[in-house]
Amino acid sequence: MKVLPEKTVERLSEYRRALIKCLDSGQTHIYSHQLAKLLNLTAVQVRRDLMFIGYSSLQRKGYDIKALVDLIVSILDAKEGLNIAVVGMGNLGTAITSYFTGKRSRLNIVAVFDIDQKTIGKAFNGIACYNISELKKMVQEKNIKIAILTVPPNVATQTANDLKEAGIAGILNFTTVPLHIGEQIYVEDYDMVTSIEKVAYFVKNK
Amino acid sequence: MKVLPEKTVERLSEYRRALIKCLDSGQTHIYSHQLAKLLNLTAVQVRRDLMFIGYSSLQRKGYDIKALVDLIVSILDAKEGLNIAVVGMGNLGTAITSYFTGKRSRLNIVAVFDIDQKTIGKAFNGIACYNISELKKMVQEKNIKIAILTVPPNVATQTANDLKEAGIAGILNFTTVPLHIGEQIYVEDYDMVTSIEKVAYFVKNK
DNA sequence: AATATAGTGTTATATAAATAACAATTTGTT
DNA sequence: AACAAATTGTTATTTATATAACACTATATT
Ligand SMILES: NC(=O)c1ccc[n+]([C@@H]2O[C@H](COP(=O)([O-])OP(=O)(O)OC[C@H]3O[C@@H](n4cnc5c(N)ncnc54)[C@H](O)[C@@H]3O)[C@@H](O)[C@H]2O)c1
Ligand SMILES: NC(=O)c1ccc[n+]([C@@H]2O[C@H](COP(=O)([O-])OP(=O)(O)OC[C@H]3O[C@@H](n4cnc5c(N)ncnc54)[C@H](O)[C@@H]3O)[C@@H](O)[C@H]2O)c1
Repeated sequence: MKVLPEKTVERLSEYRRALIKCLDSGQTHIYSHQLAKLLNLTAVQVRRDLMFIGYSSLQRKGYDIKALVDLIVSILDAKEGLNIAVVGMGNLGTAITSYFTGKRSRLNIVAVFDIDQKTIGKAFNGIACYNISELKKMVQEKNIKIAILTVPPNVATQTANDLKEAGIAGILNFTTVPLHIGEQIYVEDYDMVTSIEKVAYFVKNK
Repeated sequence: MKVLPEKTVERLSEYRRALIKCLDSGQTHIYSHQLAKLLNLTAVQVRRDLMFIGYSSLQRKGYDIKALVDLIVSILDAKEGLNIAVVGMGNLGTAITSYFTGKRSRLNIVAVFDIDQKTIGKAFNGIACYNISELKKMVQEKNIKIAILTVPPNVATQTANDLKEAGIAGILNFTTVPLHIGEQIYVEDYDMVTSIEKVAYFVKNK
């Protein structure tokens, strides 16, 4: 299958979560307009996304939720699962780690890193915190593919380079520092300051 | 001025931050291609954004940083500043509150809310935590316009309705629950699970 | 069995956003 | 003064994304 549009990938993730909820409540089939309503979308948008992934119901009984979830799983998840590290165990890194662990999922946080001696060696929800100097070694040892970057801004660039050097393939960057790191690594930035300033702007102008 | 494209608003926020850094280091002028490089953009993109906000240099000495920052400030910030509340002082709410306070900015967190008696009454970086039952009263009293929503998923919908009822104009929603709340309120969703799943997908497929 | 209805998959169109193209203007150089 | 180089503002084009239009089919209804 061709690589999917970004926005479709995002919605697939949301579809899956919503569909699993439906499954849990005993529902077995769902119409496009029902799924759309759950996520504040239009039915056309849903059908178009499902077209992209080649899912088809054929009966007019709606989509088979179980089958659709399985298909989305096969598209989004890597077969063997993907190992993740959180780098920088301050307020945000800790919050994220505690949120993601315990969720059954093919995305596993398997190590966290810091530079502070008071933090190194501690366990976060059962996950060991390593010295950042051991990054490369641990990335290879534990086959870590993705990093969540939550270090202070002044070390963000250096740390990103270290991640690249260590063989990381994707970064979710929470620092407000733009990373100049080349094309090989997939970087997704989330800038909370920008987010809130955007809300402020549209609140002001609507 | 007409309302700006979303993406331009986002970049303006990023321009401002980068430009302030430049100012702090003594730089007074900047070329479009320099600013672009700082943020991994193209020079054209920068010039186009500046066109939207009607900024013009005319000399070929680059843009006057100070003047440009002032213009962006006048566009993004409300004159009197905008008051913000964080609702749900768990791991994430606490991290966000501690991050945003102490920053000089026209966006001020002026109150935080929770339902847990152990949390209510505490101060978070000097900001009092109120009982969620006092939401409406405090929103009006402190003229709060924006809420950052970090409550557990199961109460997200109800809390969003309460925020609407209380007169909030914009919500930055960190829960993974889609809010069906109508057009009057500007809602910006950030879904961390989707973000990481997206990184995973593109790592897998590139 | 004919007809209507509701839901689907797909093609066509519209909107949003990014990129490219280019004329105009300042500065520097000969 | 004439020219070249660099940088800008704006219009034109391309690409990405969302919306609309519509033909098709399973089911239900008469
Ligand atoms: N907390 C938020 O809500 C928030 C919001 C927006 C942006 N951010 C950004 O996210 C990042 C983290 O924010 P935070 O509030 O958790 O900060 P924090 O200061 O609480 O945490 C940073 C952590 O990184 C560790 N660290 C420092 N240098 C390191 C290195 N070289 N290698 C590994 N670890 C190192 C520190 O010891 C600390 O534990 C910052 O860049 C911040 O700008 C945070
Ligand atoms: N922590 C993360 O990194 C992360 C990541 C993705 C999504 N989220 C979402 O963000 C939200 C907060 O996450 P968290 O990890 O901080 O959770 P948390 O459980 O640590 O915090 C939730 C807080 O909300 C409070 N609360 C409960 N009901 C309330 C109510 N009715 N009114 C006001 N406050 C109430 C609780 O007392 C608690 O302090 C959740 O919806 C979660 O799904 C968090």
